[in-house]
Amino acid sequence: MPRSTRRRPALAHPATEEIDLYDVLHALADPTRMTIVRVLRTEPERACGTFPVDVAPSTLSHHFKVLRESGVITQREEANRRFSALRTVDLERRFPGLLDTVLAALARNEAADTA
Amino acid sequence: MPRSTRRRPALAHPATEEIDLYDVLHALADPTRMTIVRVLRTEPERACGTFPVDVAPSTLSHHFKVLRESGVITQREEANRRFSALRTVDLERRFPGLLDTVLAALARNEAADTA
DNA sequence: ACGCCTTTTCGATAGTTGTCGAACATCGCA
DNA sequence: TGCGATGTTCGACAACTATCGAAAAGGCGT
Repeated sequence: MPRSTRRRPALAHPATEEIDLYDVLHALADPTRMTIVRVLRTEPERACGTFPVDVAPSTLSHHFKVLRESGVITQREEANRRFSALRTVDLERRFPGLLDTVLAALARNEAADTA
Repeated sequence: MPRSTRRRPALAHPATEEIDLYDVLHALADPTRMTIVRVLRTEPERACGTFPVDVAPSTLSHHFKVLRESGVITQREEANRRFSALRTVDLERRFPGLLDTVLAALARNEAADTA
């Protein structure tokens, strides 16, 4: 019998209808977390430690928790890795167009920074 | 000679190109400020003290400052009143669709709260 | 069984934020 | 000139946040 499969406490994820706008806006109002979201936009999922952010592992863990509890990402455990994925479908159903618009705005924001 | 007209220090407003996405998201990630924005969406401008928010005057002043310095609203002085207006045109030019999308999301958010 | 890798949790800390009350500034008006 | 109305500024304060390092938990490979 495989001893893995559901041992650690289940990860908390809000249901789609429970995703709160203020939580989402707050989650996105941070450069480190926004970087995570931007990367996740281009890939279906990715392990936590592989993101191009320059913070301590414990800090990164904190940001993933904020993103997960706000409903922006899902996290799935596999072995000793934790994979994250954007909840694009859920977010689109809950707040249509929000993610796309914010990411487009992010591109504008960064274009201006380097101009 | 009218003794009014530009006596107090000019109010700080970021230029359109200087509006920062993180500042905007942070400004919108607060229910009191979001209420102000929602009301301002339906009227060209409005005096500070006339908003349906239940906080102390000093707190309200603080929120207006956050909204103004983030580039979400403009403030104009007239006599001893201060009128606020949404920077809809500037915001649309800087981050197309952002304000509309967030306000639509707000409607969804509140609809769910009361459901 | 042991060590390594990945990630979380804990404790601490410095900085930010929302809130208030009191005091101050400005203007219009009597 | 003084009063009242409108807002702001100034402390102060409690709550929250981003950050870190150290320690621990869980899984894999040798």
